[in-house]
Amino acid sequence: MTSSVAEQPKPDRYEEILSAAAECFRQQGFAATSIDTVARYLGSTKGRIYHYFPSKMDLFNVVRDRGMELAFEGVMPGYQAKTGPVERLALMAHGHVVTMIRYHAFMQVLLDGLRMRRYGATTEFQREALERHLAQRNEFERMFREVIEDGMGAGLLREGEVSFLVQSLLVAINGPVFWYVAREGDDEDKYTRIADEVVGFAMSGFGVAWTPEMTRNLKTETGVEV
Amino acid sequence: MTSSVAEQPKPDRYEEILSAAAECFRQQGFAATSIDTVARYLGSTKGRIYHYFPSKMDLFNVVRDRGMELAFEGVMPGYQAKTGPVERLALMAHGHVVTMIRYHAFMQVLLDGLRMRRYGATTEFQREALERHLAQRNEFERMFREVIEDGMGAGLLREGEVSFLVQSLLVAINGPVFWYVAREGDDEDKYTRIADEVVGFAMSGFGVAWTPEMTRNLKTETGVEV
DNA sequence: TTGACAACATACTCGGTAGTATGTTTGCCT
DNA sequence: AGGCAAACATACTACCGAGTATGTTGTCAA
Repeated sequence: MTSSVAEQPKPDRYEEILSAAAECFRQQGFAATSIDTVARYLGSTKGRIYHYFPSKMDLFNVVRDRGMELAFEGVMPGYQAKTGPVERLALMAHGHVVTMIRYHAFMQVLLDGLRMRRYGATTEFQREALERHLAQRNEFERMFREVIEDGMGAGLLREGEVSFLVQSLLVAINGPVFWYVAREGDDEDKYTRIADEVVGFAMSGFGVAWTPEMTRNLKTETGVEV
Repeated sequence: MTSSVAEQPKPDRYEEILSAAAECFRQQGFAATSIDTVARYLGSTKGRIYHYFPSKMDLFNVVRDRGMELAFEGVMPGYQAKTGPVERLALMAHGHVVTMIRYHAFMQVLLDGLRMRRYGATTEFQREALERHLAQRNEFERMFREVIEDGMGAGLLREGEVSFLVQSLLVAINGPVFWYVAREGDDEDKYTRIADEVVGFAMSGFGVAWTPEMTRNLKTETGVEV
């Protein structure tokens, strides 16, 4: 290693740019955001950004990739928990809502990007990235669908047209991305309380009465950390 | 009147352009859609569009205005129905879902536009339009909140943090705009079935078991047409 | 001390786009 | 028949923004 102080003045430009881009894309959308916009946000010029990212599209894709990673990290603990389908569903939903709020910018950009499917992706590279994201989105949906079908099969969840119910659940737990606005003093505790409320609504939508305490107990039992 | 055939070749260019714009804005978003794009979609040139609309922003605003009108039309019958809060809520939700699917393009553009609040609206005209839309959105939310609070006060709806519950309900019934994709042969009947399912989920989220038949009966009783 | 390279900033190119200015056609009125 | 205006199309301008080419500075290694 070079020196102990050498690690301090290295603010990881790459991550810095990534976060700035996520915030700009979130505020104005992909098309309306110029590279210069992101540069201004950083207090720098285009040179810096193009030094780390080959193109605007590439930068966008990396933001979305990061968003996808975070989304999966949010639901995985619940998905892999060794309990019943109802409990797993609640844990997955709760983890997802917290993720949506905590990584607000990345998640909003991610959802925005998924709606770009109709956008005529010109180059084959773009198309490849698009296909990959859609495949991951489908896998994400599949995980929820699987747990929900398990629950219905066991008679624990309200019956209904599964495809529509899955979508309704997903938009509900994606919801905070659309309506949550960061307030001064909002901390992880606040995130949890919002998640409790949203999960309560979503689980109730499946005919299950679910309380915040049940989430809390489950987390200590199964060792799932937020 | 001039002649009987004279009404045939007057396809109401204004409405034609409006629908085309809604569809283009929906597919690519406001920023990524050029006036030439809309013109190509119409099989014409910019000349036509600028003959009817002074600017791109104005065209966008008219699309959003129309979307707002349709949204209010969708929920008003339920809101004004002379029944209990639970029934009114169900009718409002049902009407809204059907509206979201039926006027898919307009509604998606509307929701997109509402997220542009952070976008630095340059001219005072734009800002005025923006404020107007936000006010209408708030009024829309208020109507739902009012009915929900009525229902909770009467002990008919599950208790909870109202603000979060309202938002959760709204994203759920807005949901189809995000996940519904038009299929060959989808008709009003299909719309109704989707709405039944979504409303079932949403009402269940408030702890109310709600069936499609209840919606059907209510509509004949109160004379609410779809 | 002198390359050499990372890490940018600056200056430029070039295609796309909003908006405008100016034809051109087609009824319609008189 | 001739004028006029609606309803466009065409041609043009001015600017913005993605990407590139080139300049500048600091740092480290030999």
